[in-house]
Amino acid sequence: MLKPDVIHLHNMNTTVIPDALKVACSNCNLRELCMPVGFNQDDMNKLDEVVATRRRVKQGSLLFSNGDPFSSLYAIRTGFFKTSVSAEDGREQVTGFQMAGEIIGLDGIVSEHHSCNAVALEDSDVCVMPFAKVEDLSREFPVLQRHVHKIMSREIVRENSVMMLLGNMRAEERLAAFLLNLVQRLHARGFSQSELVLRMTREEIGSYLGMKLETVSRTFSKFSEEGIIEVKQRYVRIITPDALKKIFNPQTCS
Amino acid sequence: MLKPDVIHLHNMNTTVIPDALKVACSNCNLRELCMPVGFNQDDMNKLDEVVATRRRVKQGSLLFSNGDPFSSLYAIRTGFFKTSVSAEDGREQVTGFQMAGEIIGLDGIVSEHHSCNAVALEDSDVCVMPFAKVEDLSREFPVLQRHVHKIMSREIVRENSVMMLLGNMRAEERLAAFLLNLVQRLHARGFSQSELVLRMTREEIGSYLGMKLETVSRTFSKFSEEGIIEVKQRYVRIITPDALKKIFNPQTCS
DNA sequence: CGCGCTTTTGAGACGTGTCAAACTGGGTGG
DNA sequence: CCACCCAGTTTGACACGTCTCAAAAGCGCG
Repeated sequence: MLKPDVIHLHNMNTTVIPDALKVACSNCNLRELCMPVGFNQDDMNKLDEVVATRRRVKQGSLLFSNGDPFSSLYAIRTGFFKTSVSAEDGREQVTGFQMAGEIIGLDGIVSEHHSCNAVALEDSDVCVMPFAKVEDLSREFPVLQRHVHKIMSREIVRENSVMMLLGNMRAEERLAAFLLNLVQRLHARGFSQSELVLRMTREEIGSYLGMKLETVSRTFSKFSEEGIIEVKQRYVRIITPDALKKIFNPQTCS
Repeated sequence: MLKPDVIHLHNMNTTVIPDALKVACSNCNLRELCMPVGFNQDDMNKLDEVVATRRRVKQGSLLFSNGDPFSSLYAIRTGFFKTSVSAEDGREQVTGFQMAGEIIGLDGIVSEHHSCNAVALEDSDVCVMPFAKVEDLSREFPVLQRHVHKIMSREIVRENSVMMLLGNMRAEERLAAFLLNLVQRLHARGFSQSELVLRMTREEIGSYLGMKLETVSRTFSKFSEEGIIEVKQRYVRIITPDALKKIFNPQTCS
């Protein structure tokens, strides 16, 4: 009953969700996160067309990968992803971690092929938004058009600050910034602003922050010894947020 | 005769160019670089509306800076820019170098304010494209809409590879990649693929590549001693491009 | 319950940063 | 027109942070 005619895409870990299970944007509780505001009900109903299907992605499996033809953007409904690029010699760079309400796949627009990999770090559920449809509706609804532009601009600005992290900051500053960013985003989604469970390994954190997994671990331990955080494997509790902010930004936080 | 009623904006180094000097996109020789292809003449004439004005930016002066209200994108007609972000404590990270035909200002869309600084590294000339007009015409011309999306996506992809550089590569690899990227872009604009004159200082290169100016200088010297390049201050000649490619990517290039 | 992946911790190596000094070249003013 | 000045560059010696290699411990999954 729950899986009547599930169509298999790409691999066994990614399945299309049948119509009966589809949830419209108009009453999705993530709406304010991934959809523009200022629509009346009629508009919203038309906008629901953007989301053609939903797709489940099992932990550890790929939503898309480098070289895949680009067709859609993906809005994360539930779950957690990492995106990464890889050099020809196999070195991998994590370019971001994405959670519910965030959009992935923008990298594919320019060349019609994805240039990065998106891996689910936990069982996830995404809304598939065919980009052709996004563009069609963007022409009809200026507020959607503006929304799409803002999402792309936000990604550019985010990457600018990652460049600042990677180019100018030391290990402690990077990890402090990383933790603060993560809890801030989780808090915006209704989670605690002091506790979190990391969905990624030390190695993935290190790849994102441009440091080795051992250095990530050591820096966690250092913060822990200083009483700034409590760490137990993937679980992290931020005891003194101000201390973290001070490490991240020595200037402002007194 | 050449400056009848020049209006001063922002500061004395940035001037609006009078109508008489305006050059339409339709016969701009950079068209294939910053405008979409596949337009008929009528469309092109309408598209010329995008470029409201042009603006001169003197070497060393700002086109826009962090916090400025966002209103327009800028297409570089002539000249050379750097963009950078700065932390509260004053540390600066160069986020890119832009040359003729490239678009800057995308960072401002998301918050209606610019989040980075754009400085001319030589006397430059940009086309001012009010973003509201870009959006209006994008709704009318799908090919322009697609073009705008591709420009933003391209920037995201570029920043992904900078993250790879900063996160995973050593000084020599970074500088090799930087030089190869620069000559490749210059060559696409009709310049030599082996000679170039750097428009930026060692410090600015270092900021972009996440290394100190002394390390940049030493790495230049090392390449020079190895006979890979010839360096004389800002002038660089690439003697053995393959050696550079091999440094950048140990794997592929035999 | 045990295997394997992840994490932690240690010791030493190495690359890049830091500080300092000398050199170069272009621009400016006498 | 030359000398000076200064920003930018080069080079050296040393310090320091992070990486590398290694081993042990912790935890989750089958």
